[in-house]
Amino acid sequence: MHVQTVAQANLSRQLVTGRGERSLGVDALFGSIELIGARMSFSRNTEIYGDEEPADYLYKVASGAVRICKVLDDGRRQITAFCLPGEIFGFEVGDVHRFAAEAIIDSRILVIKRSTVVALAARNGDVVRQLWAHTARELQSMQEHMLLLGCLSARERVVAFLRMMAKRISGGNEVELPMARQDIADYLGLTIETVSRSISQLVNDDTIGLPTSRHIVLRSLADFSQLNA
Amino acid sequence: MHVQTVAQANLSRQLVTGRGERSLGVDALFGSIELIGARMSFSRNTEIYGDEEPADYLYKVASGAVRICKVLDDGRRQITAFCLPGEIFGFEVGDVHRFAAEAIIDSRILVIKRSTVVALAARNGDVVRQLWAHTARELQSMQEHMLLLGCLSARERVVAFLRMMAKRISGGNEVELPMARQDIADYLGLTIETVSRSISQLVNDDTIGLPTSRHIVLRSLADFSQLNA
DNA sequence: CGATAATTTGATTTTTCTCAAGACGCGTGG
DNA sequence: CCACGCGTCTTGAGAAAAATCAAATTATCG
Repeated sequence: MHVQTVAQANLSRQLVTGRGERSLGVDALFGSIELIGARMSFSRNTEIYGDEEPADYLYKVASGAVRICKVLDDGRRQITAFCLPGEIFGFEVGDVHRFAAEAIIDSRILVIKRSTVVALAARNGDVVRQLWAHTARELQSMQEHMLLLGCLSARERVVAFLRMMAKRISGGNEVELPMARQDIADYLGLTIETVSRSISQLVNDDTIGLPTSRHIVLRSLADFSQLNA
Repeated sequence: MHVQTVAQANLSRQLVTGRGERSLGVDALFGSIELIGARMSFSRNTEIYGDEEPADYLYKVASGAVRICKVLDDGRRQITAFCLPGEIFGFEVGDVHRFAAEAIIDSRILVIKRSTVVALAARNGDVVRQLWAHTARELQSMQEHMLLLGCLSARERVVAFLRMMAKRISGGNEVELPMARQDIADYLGLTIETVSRSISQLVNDDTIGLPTSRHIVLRSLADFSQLNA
């Protein structure tokens, strides 16, 4: 797992914020990052920000995919979330990132200064409410994830994961996964081998099809556990 | 695990809210629930609210302890949080509870109407900010918990848990745990036997002392993993 | 085409779960 | 005061799940 240093990414952080802070209405923040944010590109496996770094920006995925993760001293890694196009990440209530963000594949990311958001929030209650609602949605998905990590077997986790990704990426029952098996493993609290074996087993069961290793076709929806909401 | 029905609890929900909504300053909400909330008692293993129930109230633990949990169809249970005296729970951004809350031991709970909070928030930006900050803290502790569930061995989980409880309950290295082994197991994503064995092993290692089964004395702080922040 | 990374598969070990039984603690009623 | 019952906790033995170690296969990219 080669994650390049943050240095070169920071180099290109020539942010253009400062304009557009004046008149943002109800859809204030999140719909408007496109307008006021700087566009940045991150190639595969580069760090967008690191754990413990100051949280000076708010990010939105324009294209690509991002993992939010933390690595323990001994190398064990937990991925707490995947961020897909249209999704926001990197906003902390404190001023330091508690997890790192890395591009899974080449990604275009919109970046807006945290100070802009804070200033906006100070004057506009709707912005605060939107930020809060966003935090609440994150909380909910963390709770779902905890259910998965605490209660489900390996096979159940993989099924829940594939189903979730299909829903989020394509809305149907066919997906092209952007992430590697290792990422899936670290998201599900399993090893890469266990993930691979679970997938193989699902293919044998004809629960899923696997035209290529990243392309999943969900076959028997019946086989899907309760984490489906 | 006998959790009594919510019916009898609801019976006594003669809430007295409606007053006190006028003039709440910066410390608006959370410091003032004592003043405007109704006091209720819940005995051991009674439900405070159920999963999927309308979220009409906000709660604060006056004394006792509460578990926030969800039970899957097949009986597997995940406890996502323990709430101790002084802590707030039960506030959802949507209008339905996504988890249940149950008293672990006899508890006194302060209850305030959600509508009161919402009305307050509509007029007072600080209240929104406080609610948001609270949600953000919850999010953070869920993320910590996910790290635990996804990365740590049984022994490490138990150690992290005991350390956390000692810190939260007594601040020192001696605690009287309010919850049973089964609750600990469901919080840590382990079985009761594995929790018990891990604790026995810690006692043998002299990492902890165990005067009684609920009374924990932390001995070798060195043995504590990185989830210590 | 060859090198490198990603994925799969196999054999084995370790961890955790499961099933079962015993020990302990505690309140109640004799 | 003691015996009993009940819930909780601990311990043991065996089974199952997942991890680990190792290697083979398949994809990807210059």
